[in-house]
Amino acid sequence: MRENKKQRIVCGMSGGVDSAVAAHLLKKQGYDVIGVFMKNWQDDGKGCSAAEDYEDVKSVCDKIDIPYYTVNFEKEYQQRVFSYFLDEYKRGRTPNPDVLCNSEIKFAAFLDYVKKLGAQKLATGHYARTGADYGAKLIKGADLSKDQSYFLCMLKKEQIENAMFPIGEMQKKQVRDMAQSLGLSVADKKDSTGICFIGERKFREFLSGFLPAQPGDIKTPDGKVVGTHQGVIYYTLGQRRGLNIGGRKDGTGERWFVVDKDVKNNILYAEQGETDALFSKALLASGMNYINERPSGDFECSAKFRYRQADQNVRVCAAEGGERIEFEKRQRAVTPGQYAALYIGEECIGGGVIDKVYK
RNA sequence: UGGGGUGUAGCCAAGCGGUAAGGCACGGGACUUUGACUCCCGCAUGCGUAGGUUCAAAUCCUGCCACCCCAG
Repeated sequence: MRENKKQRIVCGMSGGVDSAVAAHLLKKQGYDVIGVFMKNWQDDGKGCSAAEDYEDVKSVCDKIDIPYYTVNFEKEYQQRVFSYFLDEYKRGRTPNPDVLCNSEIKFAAFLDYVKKLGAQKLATGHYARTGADYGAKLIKGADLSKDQSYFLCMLKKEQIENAMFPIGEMQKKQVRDMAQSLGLSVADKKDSTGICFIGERKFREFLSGFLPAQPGDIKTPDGKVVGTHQGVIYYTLGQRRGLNIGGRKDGTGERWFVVDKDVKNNILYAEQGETDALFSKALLASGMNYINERPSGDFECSAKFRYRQADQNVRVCAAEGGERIEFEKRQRAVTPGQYAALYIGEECIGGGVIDKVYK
């Protein structure tokens, strides 16, 4: 029997290397660690099956000798993430379900469950840092090429205070090496991609199963019809593939990209080459979240408009309906529905939903 | 049925007697916890069709077919 004075920590286990090593580190540090696997999506046999991931979780937990459970938040995921996801697509926007999944499921419904298990904190395998030297701040992962703070930018201070990111100081390679030396079966498992809990899908096909749409014209901004789309909502700004526009006599031979969407009239606008229409100079963010205090007045900081993007210098100004974020350099394909995460140095100070984009 | 022009992969398009460039699209892969972008690889035993000339033809010659333009 171990002394039960040890702090209890629940580690969210996905079946991947990162959470496996995170759990091991906690165990090694002397915590009373419990591994919990979340099942949030009823898969149809297509994407990678949750069953296989759970097998990996069992294998890992047995190996590092911690108890494990599984919980099901399908209903919550459906109500708090997926329905919003579909609503946004209906509006012609491009939502980011994974950011929402963190603030609404992992660090909300799941965190509540974790507390009920008598755990002090919830640990995950995110490449991010908090606690200890950082206090209630969200700091980028030490491995900047894997930094996942972007996905956590909408967490509230209370959520951050209840989080632990054990591998946040590590490089991805170190994580894999450690998994290897521990003899974990998932040491070489490929990183998962695609929507969290749902997995990689042929996107248009996947979406059309929930949101049928009608084909329509693809036009140039000046009104010339250059092709046919399968439904404007299936495309996102800056997208190239799937347009099916081949060489034309009046073309330049360059690639075509989506530059605008008109959901009401079912028209997709595309232009050839990296034109001005793809770039914007500012955006309006709504539903702003500041993990701690918002810097006062207008302020300068850096931002990311998508995961793994290099920091971009911006100026944040209070505006009607949210914050107006002006870019130092024009940005390519900033898209409504996505998130703008704000940073000051290594610290992610918060974020907001991109509501409007100014060209 | 008078004159002229054009027919090369799904599309655009090089080639002009020496054994099928390139781009776009598409497919696959890499990258990636959203959607995208990007990168890499693949993609015409055959050049409207049937013959002929030649050691050798998409390239020259002839017939036929199709489409386009101008004359009607």
